[in-house]
Amino acid sequence: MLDLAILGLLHEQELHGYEIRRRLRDELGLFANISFGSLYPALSRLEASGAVAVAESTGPATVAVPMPSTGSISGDRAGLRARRAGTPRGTKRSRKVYRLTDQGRDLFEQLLDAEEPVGTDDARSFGLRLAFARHLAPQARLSLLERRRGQLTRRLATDRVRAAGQSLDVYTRSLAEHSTEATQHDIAWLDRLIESERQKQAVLRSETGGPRSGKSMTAVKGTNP
Amino acid sequence: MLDLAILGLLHEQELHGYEIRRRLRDELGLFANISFGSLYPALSRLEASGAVAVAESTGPATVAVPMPSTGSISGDRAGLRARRAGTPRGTKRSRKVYRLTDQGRDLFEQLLDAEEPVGTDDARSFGLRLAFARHLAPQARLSLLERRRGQLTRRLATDRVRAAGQSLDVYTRSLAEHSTEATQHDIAWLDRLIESERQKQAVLRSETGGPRSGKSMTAVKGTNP
DNA sequence: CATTGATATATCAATCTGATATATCGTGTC
DNA sequence: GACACGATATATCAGATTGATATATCAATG
Repeated sequence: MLDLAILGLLHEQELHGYEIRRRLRDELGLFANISFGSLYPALSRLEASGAVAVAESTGPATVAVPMPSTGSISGDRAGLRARRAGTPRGTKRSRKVYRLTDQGRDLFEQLLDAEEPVGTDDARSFGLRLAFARHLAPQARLSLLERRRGQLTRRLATDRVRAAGQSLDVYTRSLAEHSTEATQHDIAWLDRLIESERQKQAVLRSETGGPRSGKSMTAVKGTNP
Repeated sequence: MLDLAILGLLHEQELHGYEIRRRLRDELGLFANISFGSLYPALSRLEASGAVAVAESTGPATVAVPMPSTGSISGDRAGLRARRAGTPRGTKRSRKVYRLTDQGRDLFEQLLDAEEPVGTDDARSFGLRLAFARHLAPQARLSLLERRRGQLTRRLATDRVRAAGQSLDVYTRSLAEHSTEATQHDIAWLDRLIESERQKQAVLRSETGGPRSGKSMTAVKGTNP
């Protein structure tokens, strides 16, 4: 799951580990505080599998990559030299900037498009996929939304059973009721997204395949900046 | 965190591993599908540390099986077997029923009352504590709710910054907006809980400490069954 | 110029997940 | 009767994640 997040961010531009963490936290809002003990090994794995590659560690074009062996502790010397040599931007300690390879691009699409196993009911997994939904084909995007809706509907059923339980104290009951409401709210949101997607696809079809009778009952709320 | 959940469930009655998992899933709704690879080692740890003890798995005649009348849909299979056959002990794989020790009771209170470190913004941790909030002193209960409210308020601020970001596509923006709404909804819920708690404590004070001017502006919504 | 805080990478033990193995028992089904 | 199947029940493993800690650079503060 973290792999997908990393590949997705690198899809846009080259990034180093620390910056990936920052974006995950500040921009995506997923993985509120992903651990470095998780991030760096993930990057190493992806590098070993050929999905990402180290792209020129921030230096002026003169400095070569320190050494093939990952004894990067001695690499900061090169970073220092690079900075003194007049690098315009604030080059910190020698960064390892990663870029996506063609193989990584394939892996990204494969991971993004894959249906998570049925038992999975993870808001994170969906949120991550939605954040990269623009890279999905319209049909796959719709499938993602509908799959998630199914998950939530199933959860709503069990939530209601739980909230109807008799042996609950005030707090547990309130928790169950609130959970039910939150799930309903999520479903309503998804319904808006799904409707919006259907509208978009109807427009696309009518543009490419000739005018068809599109029953547009609701205004499309989402606006593209 | 799982330790707290286990201890909390055992606080009520003796349980075996499989049943603990079922209750976590079906009754509490937390740990949607806690892994056995997590649960059983946790039970072993707790047993090793003396917080729980094995209470006669398939005891000969005196079977300490939970009452089948109290909503225990399944849970008397072994007991049935034991009663019917008289069970020559040892040959069959049987349940390991755990009970809370005095030491475990102390640990439970300690874990439940402990403030989680400031960086923690975990809905699960709060949900778990709320589910066992009836074991907390009124003041500690109020602290828990207010601490959580603080967490959510802080999150709301970052959520809003994120939603105001300019470089977001439709999907990421929708995600950010929905996240903001969900957090607001959570805060409103907490406010109702907090108000309800304050009412309760005011009533308690007026009952024990003589009649005081209780300005009851809002009706207490939560009702105890 | 010493100290703090942000940037940046790395590693470790403890723990969690998802998968798999093993075994018993009740139920349906042919 | 046999025989598959699903639920109950415990256990273990590889791989991934967390939270902590270590190391180092750099900017700002006093």
